[in-house]
Amino acid sequence: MNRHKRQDQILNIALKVFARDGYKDPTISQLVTEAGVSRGTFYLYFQCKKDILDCLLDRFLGELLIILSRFKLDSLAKNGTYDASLAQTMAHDLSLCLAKNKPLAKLIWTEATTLERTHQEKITNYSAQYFNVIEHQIEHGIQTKTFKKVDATIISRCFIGAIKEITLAKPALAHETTMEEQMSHLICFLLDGLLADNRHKEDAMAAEATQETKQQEVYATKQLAQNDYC
Amino acid sequence: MNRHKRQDQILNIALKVFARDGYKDPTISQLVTEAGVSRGTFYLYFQCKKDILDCLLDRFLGELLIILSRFKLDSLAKNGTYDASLAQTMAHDLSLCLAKNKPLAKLIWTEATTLERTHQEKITNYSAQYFNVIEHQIEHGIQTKTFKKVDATIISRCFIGAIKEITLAKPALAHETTMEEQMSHLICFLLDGLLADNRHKEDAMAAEATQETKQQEVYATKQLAQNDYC
Amino acid sequence: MNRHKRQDQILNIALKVFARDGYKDPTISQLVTEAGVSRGTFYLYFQCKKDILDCLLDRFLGELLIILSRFKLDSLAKNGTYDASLAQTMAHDLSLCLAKNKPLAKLIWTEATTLERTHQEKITNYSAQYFNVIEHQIEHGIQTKTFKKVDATIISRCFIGAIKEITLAKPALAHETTMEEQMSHLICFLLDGLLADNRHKEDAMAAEATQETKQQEVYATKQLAQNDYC
Amino acid sequence: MNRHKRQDQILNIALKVFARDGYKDPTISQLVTEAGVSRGTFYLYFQCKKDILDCLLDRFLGELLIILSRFKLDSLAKNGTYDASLAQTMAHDLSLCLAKNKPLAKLIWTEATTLERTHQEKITNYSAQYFNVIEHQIEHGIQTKTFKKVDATIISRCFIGAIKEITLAKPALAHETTMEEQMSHLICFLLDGLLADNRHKEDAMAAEATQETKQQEVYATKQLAQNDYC
DNA sequence: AATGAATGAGAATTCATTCAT
DNA sequence: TATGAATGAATTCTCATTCAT
Repeated sequence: MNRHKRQDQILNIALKVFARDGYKDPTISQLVTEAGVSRGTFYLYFQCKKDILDCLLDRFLGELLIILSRFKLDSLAKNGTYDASLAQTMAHDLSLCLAKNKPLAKLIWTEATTLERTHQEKITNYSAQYFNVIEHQIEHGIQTKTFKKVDATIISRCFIGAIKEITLAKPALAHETTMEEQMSHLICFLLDGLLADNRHKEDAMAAEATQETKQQEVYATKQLAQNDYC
Repeated sequence: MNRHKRQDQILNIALKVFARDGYKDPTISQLVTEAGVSRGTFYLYFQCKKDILDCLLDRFLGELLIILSRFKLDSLAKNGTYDASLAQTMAHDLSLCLAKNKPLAKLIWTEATTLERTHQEKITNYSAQYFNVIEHQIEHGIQTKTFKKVDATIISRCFIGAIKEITLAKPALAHETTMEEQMSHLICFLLDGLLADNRHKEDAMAAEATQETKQQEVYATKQLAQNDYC
Repeated sequence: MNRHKRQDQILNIALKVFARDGYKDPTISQLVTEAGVSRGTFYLYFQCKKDILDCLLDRFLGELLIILSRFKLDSLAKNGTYDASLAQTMAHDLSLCLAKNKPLAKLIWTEATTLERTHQEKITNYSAQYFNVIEHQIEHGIQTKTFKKVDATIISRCFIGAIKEITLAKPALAHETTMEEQMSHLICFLLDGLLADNRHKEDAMAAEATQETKQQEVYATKQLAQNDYC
Repeated sequence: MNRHKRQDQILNIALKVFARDGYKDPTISQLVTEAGVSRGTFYLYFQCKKDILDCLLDRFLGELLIILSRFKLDSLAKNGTYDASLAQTMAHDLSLCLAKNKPLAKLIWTEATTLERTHQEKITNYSAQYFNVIEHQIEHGIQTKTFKKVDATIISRCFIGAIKEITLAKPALAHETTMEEQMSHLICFLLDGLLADNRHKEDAMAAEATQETKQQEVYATKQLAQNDYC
């Protein structure tokens, strides 16, 4: 078996095991037993345990960033409404990526602080980019008057936080909504919230003076810094 | 030093250490070194490491449930708008509780899967209640036509997910928004999103027929099951 | 409470606990809890754990030696038979002592090697005396032609070993023989065995020549050394 | 070194150490130090300390049972005498087994109560069989009038107790009797005791009436229950 | 390339004993 | 006298990693 295939074999088993038992608990012993190779062989392909997770993370985090970068929340909305079919495409891509990598996503989001420092840094760096991507799109929407005035930092966190929560939710057996449908619903709801004020601009002229003031008062908060908890 | 004070001393140090290094990694040795007592002393007050976290969890999880139960998102909104000062009170209580217990919150939300089964169950039980509380409030708002028709399960997750994300965000030094302000902004944004359609009911009569249909099409998804990932 | 009474109180509880759980396992903690005194108090009356057992051993081992010294196996037998009522008295005394101290006896005989060196030496010294006492009585019986020619060392071990075995036997519920009856039976059996040949001396004259030769051949073994396994 | 040899190496060292210092006291550390392997290596071959003793016990207890089962005390004796050479064969087998396993025998008989429950049960089960084997042989001898009427339970204990005592005796340097010779002497003495009355049946006809009555009076005790102290 | 025996640092936990009150 | 909080040495067991074959 050539070097690359052997490495992949171990990697896939490791993902399966990490998904099932988390990253910290499984021992190298279990890993190699399930992979059907010897301890020694493992160390021929990986320097140490954290090496494996490193490989797996690289696979997933990059993919997710690409999808989020394609979001274009701002150009998705025009004249007080938004392109529902485009929103659904986004939901589709996102769900696909997250469903495929759910074990890893779960591992990253619920075991974050127990990982090695290098893993944490990798995750943190990507996370920062996710937030930035969403944040910039919202900010741009605000500048083009597509979106109402909100704190883009906070609302970007709301987006990401909601996506995480939906992804991690363990569906009960009786439940028949697909993750894609859920994502679609979520994105539409949030987009709708971003648009709201603009949608009825013309008939809301009078009200706006007081309304927007209150809004600004309530919403306007200063720039949020990079979150780096994971 | 009497029994109670010593126990508290160890408990507080443990919280500090867990907050900094997570729950899994720190050893009893580190814990007691920081607390300035001997290893033996630790075992006079706690049966094992998990005992400490048990104590800390009990302190926090109940408090958070009480605050969320007081939310009354539905009765907060009336006639297409909402009571901003009441929203701010909520944001205040929530931030207070979360800010005070931030280390623990972080631990629970980013180390969930590595904790002992008993901890996980405790957290899971509380989490389910958090979702239910919010979900029921949204559902009630929908029934009373205060809120537009959304999938309460999904949007409750959005609420909780966003709150988690805001809580976990590590503020950079340059950032000067308080967590309270951020929570307030978030709650207003989400409430606004929930109200949106009703707000302009009278002038949107005509549009509504098509609009609401679309909304239902996009949003209406089946009941989401209890999430129990943590 | 005066010094002596307090010491006795602890001693009696300790015996109860040792009897139930052995000597090694029970901790000072359990001991003082059951005795209803504090850890500190314990150390006012005993230097350490082994001190207690030392006291208990002194009580028992001496008593047993006195009883065995009174045995007079040799003078008990005369003219080819033995004084059954005297044998029964012996059995009575022995049973009384052993029954009273059964927990301690059990502890000594089934936990001997796990005790401290000082305990072991104490027990060994007494054991040696037990053997000597019996051995000398048998030897004297042989010299006075009361007993047949046997290896006194070996047969003394047989006596002691049998007594131990009977003492340690855990009586089942259905069993109704008292330890005294058992001891009596045992002593009579062994005495009978020691007498046997002499009993029928006159009518066995002819047979004896060959018989005794065989006996000597088979039985006669050299002096057994002190056994000191406990 | 291959798996089996290494395991044997540790096992043999453990037996040596247990023989010298008992089972409870020696730590895994001492064990592995004497075996010249690391602590970790120990745990490659045994799950825990008790595993070793388990292995050793299995080796010994079964062997001893086989030897005792071969005893046939009853058929060994005929017409008021017994087959001395056969008795010597028994003594030989028994001594061989006990001498070889003396350390283990000592451990079992003087540390019984401090062993793990599983060990105790194993030993108890075998012990019960030892007693039964001897008891049945004696009972059969009584039924065939080969032996006089004794309480087979008590006398079986006497046999076993005596054998234990002989085995455990630590020979002093000056002593030159082999364990085999001692066992032989013991067995002959006890057999002789069991036969006694029958041997001179013909010339003791008259005396027998009173004699046997006394005997029954003195000896006859009710059935002894299984002893299970070890 | 592959193996798996060996390692040993490091973790949790126990408990006899001390000592300030 | 009496207390009981505090100690820390000692023990068992785990597991990532190495290395001779």
